Amino acid sequence: MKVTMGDVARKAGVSKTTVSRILNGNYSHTTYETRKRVIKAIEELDYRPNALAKGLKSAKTNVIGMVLSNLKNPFWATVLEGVEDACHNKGYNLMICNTNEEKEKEEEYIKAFQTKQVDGIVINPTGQNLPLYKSTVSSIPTVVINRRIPDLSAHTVIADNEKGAYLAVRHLLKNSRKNIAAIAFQNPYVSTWKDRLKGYQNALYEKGFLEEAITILELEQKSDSVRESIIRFIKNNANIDAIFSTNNMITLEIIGAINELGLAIPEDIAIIGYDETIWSKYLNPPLTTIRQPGYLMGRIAVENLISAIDEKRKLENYITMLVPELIIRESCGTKTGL
Amino acid sequence: MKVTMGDVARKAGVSKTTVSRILNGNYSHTTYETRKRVIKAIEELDYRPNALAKGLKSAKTNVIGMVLSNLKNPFWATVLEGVEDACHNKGYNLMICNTNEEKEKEEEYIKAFQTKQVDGIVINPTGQNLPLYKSTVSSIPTVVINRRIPDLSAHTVIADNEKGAYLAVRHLLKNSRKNIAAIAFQNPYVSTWKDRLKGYQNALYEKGFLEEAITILELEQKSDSVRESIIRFIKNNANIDAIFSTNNMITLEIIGAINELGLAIPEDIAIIGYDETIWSKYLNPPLTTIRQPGYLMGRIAVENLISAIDEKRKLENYITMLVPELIIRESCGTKTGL
DNA sequence: TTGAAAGCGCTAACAC
DNA sequence: GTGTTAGCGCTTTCAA
Repeated sequence: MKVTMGDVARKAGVSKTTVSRILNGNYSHTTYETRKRVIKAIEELDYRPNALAKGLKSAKTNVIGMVLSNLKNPFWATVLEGVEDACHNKGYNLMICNTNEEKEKEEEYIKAFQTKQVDGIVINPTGQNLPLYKSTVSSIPTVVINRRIPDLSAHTVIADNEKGAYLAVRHLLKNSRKNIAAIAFQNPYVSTWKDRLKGYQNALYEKGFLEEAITILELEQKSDSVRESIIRFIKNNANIDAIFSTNNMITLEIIGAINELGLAIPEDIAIIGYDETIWSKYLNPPLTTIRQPGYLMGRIAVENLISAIDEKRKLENYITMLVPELIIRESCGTKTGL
Repeated sequence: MKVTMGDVARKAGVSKTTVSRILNGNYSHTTYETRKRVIKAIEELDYRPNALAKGLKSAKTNVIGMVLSNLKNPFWATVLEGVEDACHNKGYNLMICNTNEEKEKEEEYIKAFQTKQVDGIVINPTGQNLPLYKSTVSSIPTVVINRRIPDLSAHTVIADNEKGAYLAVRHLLKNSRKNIAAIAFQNPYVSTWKDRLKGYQNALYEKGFLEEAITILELEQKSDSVRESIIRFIKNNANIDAIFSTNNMITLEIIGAINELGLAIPEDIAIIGYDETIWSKYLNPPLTTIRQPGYLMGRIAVENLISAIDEKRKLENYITMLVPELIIRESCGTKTGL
């Protein structure tokens, strides 16, 4: 039925050892002649090595596991592309899973990855499994991505959210906006939105605004009354002339809300989005955004991970901060703001 | 170092067999007392079974491999979600790869999946590896997704592209459009866009249009002059009053082109998009589209696949056609078209 | 330069 | 009910 290394060896008239050596490029101990014979046998039998057996014996699978939290957000498709490309370039395969921000699922998945003997893990953590993160990081090469986990020592690759938000709000200020609100999905376990709100505040304070100027709407991610909340928020803060959106899903709802209210962008309210997307420039008006280097984030995370694995060294405990970028279009008024 | 089944057995004072049985829910041959002892030992040692060893022995890995062709298109994120959910529900893990429509990559990936002993494969084929598809389908449970491959007998799950296009064009006709063009990414190996163009023609012929009415622009996917081609096309066919876009990436470019030309949607040119996306309803004007059930496509494909695997039966050779749906918004004129 | 043999961690006859 | 034992397909030490 299945052709194994033994079959190849028999056909080529050599031992399994020799086949194994040739398969693994261990040419130093092998004659050109036998090499040729073995390769011919492999081709004729269309032999495919069994990675399970190899992995079992060598304690190496060449697969990386990635735990994602939200496949719906196109940002993750970009990250995933970077991850996949990097895996491919390094000769690794990729296993993925989607926690959907659920603690139990995340736990289940991490354990499954360990069971499956993945060589390394890339994780966008829900933030809800600190003890498990700790034991994982210490037992298997792991890089944390996109979110900082307090009290966890781990190799981490994130974007500079504080900086990105600062860039965004400064742009709004340069465009003479005086009453800038911020809207975020609230999630107690996650650092990104908090960092972005911090950047928002930094920019305001720097320009001499006082605490009263801070106007923040925190939304429940799972709520289905996002639109209404935003509308109410805008009505209750009638002096708002700009909104800093911390998330690309929220941005769409904000635009919807502003349209529903019959207000004009940017004349009545300027809006700046977090996360550049493929559709940003086709919105009306074209959306000014902060671009995060998602592809790069995925690629760097995996490259660092695999280097460590291949070189059998531990991942250093530091944070790589990728820099976000302001993309100016028309949703904040003048194009010459910066 | 690593704790194995032997360690658990020793700690619980039983044999590996007993541990194995309990681990696999084979309770019939086991006493409540020993069961308790074993489970305690497992927990105390934080034992994780080695899936490689299990898989090697039992010739079953509980992993599904998915080969995608384009992570950039958000449609695939949706499909992937369905695939991932279904895998999780059935207790399988998921490996993914991205061919980027490249023949060589696809070949490499399929072979890697076989090497890794995946239990089944879900594939959106590039269409360029027919012999390999045939041998794959016959040697490992496989379901083809989204594209029909001529001359390949395989369990296939697709959306009814002809029907979707027909729905789209009929909607345009009901809205009194007389000169309807279609724009597609041309790809000789792929069925989807051809089926959609067929539906486009069907709708026109049905209403008595003649061959001269068929106005099609075929674009190169990899080209970076998409926008200019569209603009030229519209200029050269000045009487066009509606465009049927067969792809969500093209749709954005069409909108850009129309804006650049200073024309109005839908007054000058109506436009209908293929593939509903999260942003469709936020475009200006909100985009009328054909929605494909991507999540369902992924879920059904995996459910059928895993049922066959679990029940050890062959996948039947038939096509499941999912029905697309017209979503009426404002880019084709009146809301009451249908 | 090549091969024999042990063993990776698990499962499943078969025996008790 | 529980244990003994023989592999699954590969890698690798050691000997020839």
